[in-house]
Amino acid sequence: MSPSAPRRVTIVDVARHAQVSTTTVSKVLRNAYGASPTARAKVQQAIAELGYRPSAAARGMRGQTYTIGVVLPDIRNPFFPEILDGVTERLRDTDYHVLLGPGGCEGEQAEAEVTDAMIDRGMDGLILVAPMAPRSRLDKVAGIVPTVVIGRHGHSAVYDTVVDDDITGARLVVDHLAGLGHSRIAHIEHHETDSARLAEMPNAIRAQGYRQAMRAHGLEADIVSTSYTQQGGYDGAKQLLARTNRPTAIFAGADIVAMGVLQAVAEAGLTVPGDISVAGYDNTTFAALGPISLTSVDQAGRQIGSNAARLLLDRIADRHTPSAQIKLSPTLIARSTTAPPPQ
Amino acid sequence: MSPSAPRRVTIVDVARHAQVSTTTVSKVLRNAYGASPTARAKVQQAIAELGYRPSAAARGMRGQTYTIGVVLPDIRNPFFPEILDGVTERLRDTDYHVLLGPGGCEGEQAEAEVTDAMIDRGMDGLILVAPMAPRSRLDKVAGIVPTVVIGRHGHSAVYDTVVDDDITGARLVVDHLAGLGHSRIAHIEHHETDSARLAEMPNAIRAQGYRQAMRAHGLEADIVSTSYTQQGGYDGAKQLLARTNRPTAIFAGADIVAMGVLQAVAEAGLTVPGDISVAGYDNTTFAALGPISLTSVDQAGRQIGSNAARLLLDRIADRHTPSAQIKLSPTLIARSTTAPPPQ
DNA sequence: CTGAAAGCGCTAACAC
DNA sequence: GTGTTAGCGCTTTCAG
Repeated sequence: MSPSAPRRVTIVDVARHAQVSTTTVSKVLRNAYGASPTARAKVQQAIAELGYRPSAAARGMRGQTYTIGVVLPDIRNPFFPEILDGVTERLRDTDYHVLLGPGGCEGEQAEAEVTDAMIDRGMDGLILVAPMAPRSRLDKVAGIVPTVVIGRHGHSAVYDTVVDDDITGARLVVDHLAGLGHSRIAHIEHHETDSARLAEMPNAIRAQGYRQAMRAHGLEADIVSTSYTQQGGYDGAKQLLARTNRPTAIFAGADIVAMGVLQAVAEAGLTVPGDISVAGYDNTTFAALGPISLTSVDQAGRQIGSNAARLLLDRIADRHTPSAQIKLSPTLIARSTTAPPPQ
Repeated sequence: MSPSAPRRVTIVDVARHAQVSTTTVSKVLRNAYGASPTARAKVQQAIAELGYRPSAAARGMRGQTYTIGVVLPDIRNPFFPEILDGVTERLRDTDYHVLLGPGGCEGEQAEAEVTDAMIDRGMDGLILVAPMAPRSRLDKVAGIVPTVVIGRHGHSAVYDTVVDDDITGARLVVDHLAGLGHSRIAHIEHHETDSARLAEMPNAIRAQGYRQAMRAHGLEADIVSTSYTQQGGYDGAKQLLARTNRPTAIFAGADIVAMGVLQAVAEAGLTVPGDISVAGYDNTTFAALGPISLTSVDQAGRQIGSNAARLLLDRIADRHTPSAQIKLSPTLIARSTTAPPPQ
């Protein structure tokens, strides 16, 4: 290849090659009204022959970049790829492309930087997955660029939301475990410091659903607050297992947390589900792995993603669409980490 | 918030507010030579007061976007986030931001689309992780934008590479197993159809390393070709276990493959490592999980990523830097899926 | 239905 | 050391 890149093919080259004006080329590119079939065909051919590709930067200066930004909180959580699949699938036959922010789960600050970077880069729309930003910040972002927020309960006039019914999800787990005969069912939650987020974050809602369900069964809630990470699950389980009257079942707020729990249980010389039952949340790919086979709550990540993408496209098409909230129902996938408690 | 976004603050606003020219503002933004400390301070203050953020689109039209694109083959493989961490860490204190392509592991076609989308969006540099594109394609991409390729063996004059020494990695596993007393050590590889890729893809190199190491120990190689997926591991193990004289150890070419192997072994009513030892490759997060505890080869993903980012920055600074190849040494992490063979 | 031309926000010559 | 200005490639009025 030549050492210095050859000049990019531009719309002008295409116009000249097709013997039409740049306006016509632009119209063809955007499927806009006002180009004759003949002109359209000539342009298509010129584009193919020259291998023309529109510059997103130039387009961005006039408004659209045909790019959707997705901000994930933590690439390691295997639940998020599911959402992403739903998004890309829904966007497949459109002119839009998806770009991901590296998330990095390094807190609000990092999340804000990534979001800003995406705005600076002219994203046509943003999908924020379980963001930790405060409401005011979300409203501000949504005021700048069409936004769909996944996983935050609570309504907004400026952005759409897609959430899983975490109250129901938590209840499914408690019902399942109680149905197996457990009464000492503990829950490991992600510790929430911010009181404003308390009402919106999925982790908080799950804990709330757990409490409600335990009460409904006449059982006493037992919550350990750590974080939605493997380490958090490990630490939480250590605490629970050290109790004199330890629980017979642990409901981890996320599969990744359950992984840490399983590890702590194994280290304690206990067996699952013989000595203790463990359930997760998210039904991630590794929940299904043979040697793990974790009972979990399935959130239908693909559908979450595909709904979010759909809402976003609507909002991009018309920014004044009234905001929508979609709530999806989870299902329980019982596998082999849950069983009746030991006698 | 106002329903329609307020006009963005531009460099002109900053210049007016700071009582300087746009040139000066631009220079300050780029830390370029030729702005007095006084002017610099005034501009900094104006930027802060107005909340100015440069438009990447406009910058893109003049060359730089301060954006690095990373193309991952499969977001689900927990090895890749490690690489990403290394990249972002190395880029932390620069003006660059990282954006990820959604990969989608849907083959060469999808990979090409993502790469093209990134080029169209004016990425300043690209990091391609274990791409499946043919050499000609990689050369072409690298001819357009500075590129670093991770995981492909084989040199190129136009792009830099960072690879793990897969020959050594495979040898470590064979040495370990042979040292435990195994002699019937089988390997499950990812079947490679393309002869051109055969010499470059990590899977092929691992198989080659396995063969060499077996020969060195005076043992006979026994390879099953499936794919680097859980299903591939499951199928491969099924074949191996059906043999009359079945292997006492299986070296899976990737951790995800080992997961399938463990499942097949469990289904066959055999125990690990009592009846059969299993080793993986990549030392992914789930290899360390308590209930799995898989012996695996650690590739030092962070360092791979950080080296790739460094090379890329060098290449962006000077496109005519001679290309570099960095090879990192893997280490073996022995866990509880490997033990001496049954008597 | 088509074309000419203005201008999006920024950078980099070039003049002062 | 600082300011003026010409584009980068595209979209979008506005005339024809």
